Amino acid sequence: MRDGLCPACWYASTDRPKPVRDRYAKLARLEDLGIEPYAYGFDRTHTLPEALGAFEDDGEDEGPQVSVAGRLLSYRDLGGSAFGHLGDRSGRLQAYFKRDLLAEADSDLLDLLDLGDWVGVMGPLFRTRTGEVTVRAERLALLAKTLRPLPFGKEEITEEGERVVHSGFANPEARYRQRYADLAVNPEVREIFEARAGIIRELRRFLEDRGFLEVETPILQPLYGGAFARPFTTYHNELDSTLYLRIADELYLKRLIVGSLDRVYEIGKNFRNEGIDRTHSPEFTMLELYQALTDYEGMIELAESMVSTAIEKVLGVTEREYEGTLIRLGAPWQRMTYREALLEYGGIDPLEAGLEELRREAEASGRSDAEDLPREKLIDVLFSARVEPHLLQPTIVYDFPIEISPLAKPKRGEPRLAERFEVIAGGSELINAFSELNDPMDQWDRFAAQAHARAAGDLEAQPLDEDYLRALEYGLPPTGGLGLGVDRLIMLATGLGSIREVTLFPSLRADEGAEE
RNA sequence: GACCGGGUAGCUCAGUCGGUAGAGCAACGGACUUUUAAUCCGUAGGUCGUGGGUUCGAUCCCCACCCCGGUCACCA
Repeated sequence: MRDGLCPACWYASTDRPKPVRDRYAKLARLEDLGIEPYAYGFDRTHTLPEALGAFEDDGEDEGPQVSVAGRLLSYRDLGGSAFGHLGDRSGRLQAYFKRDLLAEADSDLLDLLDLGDWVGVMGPLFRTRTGEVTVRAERLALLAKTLRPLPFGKEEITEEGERVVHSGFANPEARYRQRYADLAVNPEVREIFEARAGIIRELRRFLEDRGFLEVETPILQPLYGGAFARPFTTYHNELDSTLYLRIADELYLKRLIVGSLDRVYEIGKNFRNEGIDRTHSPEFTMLELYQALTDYEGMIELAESMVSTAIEKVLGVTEREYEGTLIRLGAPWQRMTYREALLEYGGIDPLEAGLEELRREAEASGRSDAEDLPREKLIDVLFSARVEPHLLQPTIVYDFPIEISPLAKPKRGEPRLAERFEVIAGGSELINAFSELNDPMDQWDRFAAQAHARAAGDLEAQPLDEDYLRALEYGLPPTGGLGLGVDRLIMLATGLGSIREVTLFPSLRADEGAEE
């Protein structure tokens, strides 16, 4: 550990890797030259892409004077001169360093630069013999010295114009644990998160345009609800009480509809204390929205429109190859009932199948505890195992069994079903929506059924929320509600098959004692 | 949680039928004033994930554990 009495023992320790020690040695040489390795700022006139754009091909050899900054991504020393590339958030620009043109101090600094260093370069733009727009350095500034080598690969632009990186930074564990290095070195990773931000921005814009109010509801909750999942549990010392990290926003947002905030949405993290895999993260981003005076049909229209609009605005298209299939996210999406889906892909009729048949089928699908599961759970298991993996194109599966939809209104004319739909895309659930149950007595009965299931050992059954029932007694207007898994939407939009790739700092086990 | 694969230099990897390890890139020294995977010459760099065991000897074989990836289970 870091010893406060002897920090030098840490940062200059002789058992650190040689490339690190070399760079610390350069600090001393910089000090001899009177060069401050960590600047306070820099007056930039152009970002790197702006500088590229500022060079006009008007036959003149020389473009405008610019002042640019970035990381040194590459360096080719030719003795009396050198070429290198600077990189910033969204681009790169070549710099040409000619000793004759530099002051002695800047020339000395050039000798002490390393890949990864943040530098500022001032000078005119010009076009090299090979045609690349380049800044000719007249002055050079060190903005931040890199003391640890960034894992740059070597970049090659093939004759076809393809960008190929040799020996890059590819180890997934290292990339996730050191996302800062991943982002610094892999521009395509930065693009993922630019796209992510863009899509979330467009989702917000869409909802704002439709009159939705963005709200924030509690993450620390005395009772959890709104989904079937096991929660994280924590404790508030002063209140002397157990609190749960929310598994969904639902019950709070619907309280707001009761409060006459008739269109609300929230984008935020939910937390579920369950397994981690390609499509599941213990903390993930959810968009939930509720709109008064509409129902699940209204939510279908909204979902199709919102998703295709946001994706189209950010990507320019609504299609993306995902796991080897071209996924078309543009509206309209195909529709089938829950029953049709189970019949077609699972060979099961959820309304007619007997308990024994369902148990047999669930066991055949690898569920070892089928003997202990109630009918509705078996059906749900079979839906997940047999239907979802087949639904690659966005598919609206509607009219769910009422037993697994405790917060949804019964379907008009068919009380065994709920007015609920899910959108399955890329083989996993993207959206869940329903006509919100607004009958307080019915809701009480549904909570009671959940309590029963809980008593029977179902850890995911929802606890009874008396305050929520009180709110319903004040009157929840007819309401449509929808939840969208934002991370999964980003996965589909970027074509990346792992939720970790679209999460800046994905959940990983603590890696204690693994320094260096 | 189960099974499979992996963990070797800063990065990407190879390798040792058991005799304490190599390459490319990065680094360091040198040459080169329009290069772009620059090139050329040279040098250095490793507790082979951790802990045990077997053995004269283990990075390699065995056991346990840790971490990552994949598949399954779990996850409306």
